[in-house]
Amino acid sequence: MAFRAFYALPVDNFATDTGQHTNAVYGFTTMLLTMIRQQKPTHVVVAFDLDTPTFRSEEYTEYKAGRSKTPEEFHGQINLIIKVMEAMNIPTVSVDGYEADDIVATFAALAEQSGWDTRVVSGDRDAFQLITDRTLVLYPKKGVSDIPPMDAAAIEEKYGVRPERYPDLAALVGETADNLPGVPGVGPKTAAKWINLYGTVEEVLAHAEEIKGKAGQSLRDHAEDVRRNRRLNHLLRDMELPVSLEATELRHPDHEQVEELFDALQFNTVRQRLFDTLAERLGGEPEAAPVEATPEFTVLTADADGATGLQDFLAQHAVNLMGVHVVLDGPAILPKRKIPAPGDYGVALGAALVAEDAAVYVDLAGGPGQGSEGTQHDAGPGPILAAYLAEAGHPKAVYDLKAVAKSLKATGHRTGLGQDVALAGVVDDVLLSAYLIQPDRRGYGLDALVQTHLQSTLEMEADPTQAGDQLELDLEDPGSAFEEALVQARAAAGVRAAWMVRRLSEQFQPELISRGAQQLLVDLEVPLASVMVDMELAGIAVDRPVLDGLFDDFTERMEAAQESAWASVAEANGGEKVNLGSPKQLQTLLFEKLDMPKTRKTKTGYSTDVESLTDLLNQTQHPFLENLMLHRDATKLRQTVEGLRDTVAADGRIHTTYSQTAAATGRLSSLHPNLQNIPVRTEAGRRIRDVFVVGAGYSTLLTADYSQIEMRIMAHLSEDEALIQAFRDGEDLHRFVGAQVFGVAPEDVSSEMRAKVKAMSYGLAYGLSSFGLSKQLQIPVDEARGLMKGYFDRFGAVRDYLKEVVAQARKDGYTATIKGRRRYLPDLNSDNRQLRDMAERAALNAPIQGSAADIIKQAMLDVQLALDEQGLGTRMLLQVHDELILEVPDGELEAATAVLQDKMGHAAELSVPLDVNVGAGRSWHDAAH
DNA sequence: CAAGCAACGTA
DNA sequence: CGTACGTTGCTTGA
Repeated sequence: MAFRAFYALPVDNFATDTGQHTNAVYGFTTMLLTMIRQQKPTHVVVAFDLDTPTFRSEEYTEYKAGRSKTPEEFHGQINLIIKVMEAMNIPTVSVDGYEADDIVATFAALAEQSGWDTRVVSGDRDAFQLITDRTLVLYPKKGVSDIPPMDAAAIEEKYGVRPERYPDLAALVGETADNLPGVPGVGPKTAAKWINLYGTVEEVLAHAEEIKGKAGQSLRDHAEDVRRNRRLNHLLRDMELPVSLEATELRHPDHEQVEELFDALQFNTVRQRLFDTLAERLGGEPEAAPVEATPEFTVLTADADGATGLQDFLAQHAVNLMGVHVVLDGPAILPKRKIPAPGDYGVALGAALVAEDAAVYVDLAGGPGQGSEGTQHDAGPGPILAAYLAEAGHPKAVYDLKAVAKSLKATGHRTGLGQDVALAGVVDDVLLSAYLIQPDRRGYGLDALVQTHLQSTLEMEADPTQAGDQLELDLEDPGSAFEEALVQARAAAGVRAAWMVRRLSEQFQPELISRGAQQLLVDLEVPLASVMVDMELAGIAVDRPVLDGLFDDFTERMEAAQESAWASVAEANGGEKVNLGSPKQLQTLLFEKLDMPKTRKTKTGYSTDVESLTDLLNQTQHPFLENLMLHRDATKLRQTVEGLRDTVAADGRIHTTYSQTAAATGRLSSLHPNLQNIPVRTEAGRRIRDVFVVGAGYSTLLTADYSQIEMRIMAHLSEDEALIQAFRDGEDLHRFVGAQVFGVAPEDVSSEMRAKVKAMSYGLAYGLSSFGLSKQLQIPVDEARGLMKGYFDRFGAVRDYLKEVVAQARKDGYTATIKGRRRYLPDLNSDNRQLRDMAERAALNAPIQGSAADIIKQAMLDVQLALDEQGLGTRMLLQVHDELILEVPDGELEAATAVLQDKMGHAAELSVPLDVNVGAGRSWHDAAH
């Protein structure tokens, strides 16, 4: 059926963007769903052939020989179908030495014995022998959409024999698909006549002498072929099966698994059909998984009564691992806005503490008499809780330390916890440990982690909306009852979260230890989260008037370019004003109306990116292209400026949020706004860097960046003597490499040679091909190949290292950085070439980019520590992968510079020095120059 | 109206 | 047919 689907659906229309073809998967899945909808089965099982020899091929080596090779595009699709079946909870069966048809036949026999009705869906006519009153065969006529049920009458009408005699007929006629030649000159009509005359094929052979003419002679000549055919087309009906009939009962699908798999397959419509079909068959929603119990808990209010309770609880449990969940009244209740404005940090409403078998919830917000205006709490659990949270000796597991610490710090005065709420003793942040274990997930929401790692749910109610309805009803009640219900609901949710956090931590710890990532968590990522809290809260000052001026300037440029662009095609376009931001309208204009040569193909047409436009400009000299590119530049800059303007907080500063779990290599990423992609390469772009300025109370910005850190890591990891020596001698790396590759003296390396070598050196760390290098440098492929050969001839250890890193990753399944940060790359063993190649390039890059990330993260910790120890007021503001930006008060420039040089320069022990450039200035732009 | 796509900024 | 990201506006399709 998978093959049928493969040939029925155009393979080109079904592929993921990684190049995995999916037409057979799609066809098979939709066919199965149609069957379930039409036939309404109670039980479903799917059988697969294996690639291994069967008893049929053992007996007859020519069995199924001469079949054309499985098409490349079919590869991997069977495995995907099996995954779909797993996600649907439909058992799949294959048995070594047997064919899928034998398995199906045996199931049909078992079902028959149990008095069940059965439908066999098969593209193999041999299945007709299974037909009885209770068992019908669904045999596809055309593709997989037209599959009429065949009963005994249908077989008789079509072939002229009863279904149980069909294999006799097939034995006489032969089966081309199985490479089973029949009796020459005997077709279905003759065969049916004989069978109806004599009974079985054996009887026909026994009476062979009686049959006259050419056909009779032919039968006698090929009697052995016929007997063999009959033996081979007989389906086994008494196999030992690994799955019982009862176990094939149709069940609800594994929702998560289906979502994940169909995301990967990029099936979007079929997903809903699947859920609908199964819900329709099985009636309503899947029975909710038994919701795991959460320990009983006490709600402690923020008064003296609560203090005793908390003290008792802590006396008993504080020394053991505690799941701590601070319930934040955060962005969730803000008006529907994607990005919480700076200052909207969630207010801590309460804290749930869960020990092994006991739990408390400390209410920090509500409670009678406290009011909800955010007034200060009196002494009560406040100081006790604060002391517990700040005690480094009391081990805690939390979720998202950065968010919690940030909120406590920003809003501490409203929680009754005092101005300075420290959170210490955090031995695990399950957000971070989940990331270290699986750095390439999409989301790390606590609910998702509970789902994947604990196979449970965070939500206690089967239907989360019900809890809300309940509360709304209570709104009718007098205030205090409502408040109480609210606190109870919050407490229950908080305790459950804290419980899950604790369980996740218990599960993650051994895993981290076994892969040697414990240090990475405790000594690097967790402390880094606290450092980032201060960076995010600090933000960076911007010169608002200059920012506004830039916006106006870029707007003018944009409008001017737009007018010129429109004017330059007014004739060709009949005065129509194309939307210059619409690739689709641009395509119509460029390739249809102006009939320009076609560029690179994209999914939706022809590319209009800068590279393509530059090519077109060289070929056509059309002024529109120039104006279009000017417009692109101006709008991009304008957008960047606008985005920055929108995020300036009331304090006149921009507070980015770093994500510590976004990049699979270990890097940070920056959000809302992204301050890691502020322009720098063009003059206009650098003007934007000039609006990031030193803030009030500070005298200068200071930037420090690593020079060529990735190449240094490459030198270290590859142990290439020549490269290492170059770095030790403090050579201009690209000049040095250029001299080696081109065989000239370093001073004779032209700027052109240097540029080529620089592109190549960096490209190598990303898995650049000679094709890619030739395109990038606009040189012939042969020349690019020559360059690379020259490089590897001189730096052989680099080549060996790059080879080795992929080989090792293929063996281990993962790559590792200098600090042991792993990235798993299962696609290294994919049989899809595109996926495999992508995984190989990722394997080349991950140790290098990831080690650089390790190093700067370590440097950030060391810098912070040194600043603290020296009592300096200098503070870190931003990190841009290999660069730190700090703000320095009067009189600290020298000391801060020394700290950066020292701590960044010694963040790792490599076989080459880490070179750090430091600069100071009033703006980011000035500091970097 | 959300999701996908093309485009483009950084290291 | 070099890696890693985030944001944007337009288009598409549910």
